[in-house]
Amino acid sequence: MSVAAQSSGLEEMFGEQSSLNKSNSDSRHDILVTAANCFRENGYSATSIDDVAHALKATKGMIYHHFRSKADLFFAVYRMGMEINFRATEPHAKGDAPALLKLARMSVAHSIALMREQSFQRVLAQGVALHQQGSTTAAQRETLSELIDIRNSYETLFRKAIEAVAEQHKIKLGDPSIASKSFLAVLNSTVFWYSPREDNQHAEQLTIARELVTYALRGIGADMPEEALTFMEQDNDE
Amino acid sequence: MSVAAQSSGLEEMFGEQSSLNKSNSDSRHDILVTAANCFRENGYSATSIDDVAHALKATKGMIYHHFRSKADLFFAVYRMGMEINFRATEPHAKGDAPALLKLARMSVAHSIALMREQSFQRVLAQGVALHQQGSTTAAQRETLSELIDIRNSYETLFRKAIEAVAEQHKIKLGDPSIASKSFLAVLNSTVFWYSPREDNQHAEQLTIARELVTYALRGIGADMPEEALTFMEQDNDE
DNA sequence: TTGACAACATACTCGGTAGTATGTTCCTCT
DNA sequence: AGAGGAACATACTACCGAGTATGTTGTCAA
Repeated sequence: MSVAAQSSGLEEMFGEQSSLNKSNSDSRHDILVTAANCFRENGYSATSIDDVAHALKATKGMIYHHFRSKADLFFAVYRMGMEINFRATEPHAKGDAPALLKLARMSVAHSIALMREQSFQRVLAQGVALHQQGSTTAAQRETLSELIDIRNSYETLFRKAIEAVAEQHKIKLGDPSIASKSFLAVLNSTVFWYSPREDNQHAEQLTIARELVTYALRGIGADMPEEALTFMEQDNDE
Repeated sequence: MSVAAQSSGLEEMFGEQSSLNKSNSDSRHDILVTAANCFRENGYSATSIDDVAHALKATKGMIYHHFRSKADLFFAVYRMGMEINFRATEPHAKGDAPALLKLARMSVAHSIALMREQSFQRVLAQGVALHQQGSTTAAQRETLSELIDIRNSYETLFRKAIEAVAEQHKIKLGDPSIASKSFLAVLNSTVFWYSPREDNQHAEQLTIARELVTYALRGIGADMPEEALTFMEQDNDE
């Protein structure tokens, strides 16, 4: 991981034991990954705890040992999804690159993280849906609101970047809120139609990301800076 | 309804007794509307037939008298959602207006229909999700595939229009498939964040539609033709 | 008048599921 | 060594919800 610990406020947001930190508790992490897949494939309420347990070749008791309730498990998966996004995007938002290049890099990173971690991203969408419904208990409702806040602050990251570009390039945006929502809608659209092919995933994902970001940027009246793609080459995990 | 019966292939697609045809069976129509709301608020699997019945101030038996199963009900709602979209959009696709104006009008009409009939549109999104999962029986799977086909043919309507614009205005699209997916993603994004205000819905919706279509068109490198908005003024139901 | 059928309402079955209560195993610390 | 607890597995409860079976009411036709 190239952009490791630069103390960027992520710890405050997600707590000491990051979900990405596999060291402390392997099985908790395994549950999260498996649950994310189940939620993606069947949706929250159509997924039973037993389903997750079975996919893990474990039992219900094991899951309830790590999570208080099904909702709790869902929230944890949601958190991890958001954390993935932040870790991918935030470093680019903090650099001192020109506004347009910054936005483009954020977008590419976001787009690729989205395709790499499909399961978690789909859970995020369900989280919003769950929030619009009524979640049962008061505590759950509070937790959900907190999660939505995290999501909103993520969107704000993009909106700020977009407005910076608009200002610097003297573009008028109409309603900046709608512009940024459209912008993210384009980047997020892969959730609905992309599924990874075996062949050359990384190359394919880069191509798609390039197209999407080009489109999204043109939507706000800016042109894709080609340097935005060069940074992606080094950090391949596994 | 200004663009009534011009025999545009809709009858073949949705059968003789259109879901929009309230004459024959009022209660069936009522069920569809209520079910759409329930599905929107709680999602498919979290909505029970009893929920729908209760919202209708009727009983479970009444619903099962009109629909064989919960899945059947869902499919019917889905169909009606698609029909709403087709009826709103297809007339504009058939005119002999210039390509860009045609696309713009289709987009505005689609966008506004989306905001007016929120409940049904959210069901459409769930339909795609359900399709990606495994639906239980073979018959259901077949029906779902058929519905997805309808949806695809709707998307094709837009893709054709987009490609026509690209050709006529000598725009190069990169991957046309991704471009049209992004295009629709922008138009459809309201599903996730728009909820109607009491005040002046129609004006508000027009404003939003205008912003969205402007963004979407710029994404493919085209400019919003202002005449595209003028047609919307007459046909206000109720 | 009656009988047949549509349009529901009521009452019930039965499988699935969240959550709990209670083992069992193993590891660690003293 | 053994006491205690973490990390599970097993067994059970209680409820909910889809689907069904059967009752009731109105209506229309012969």
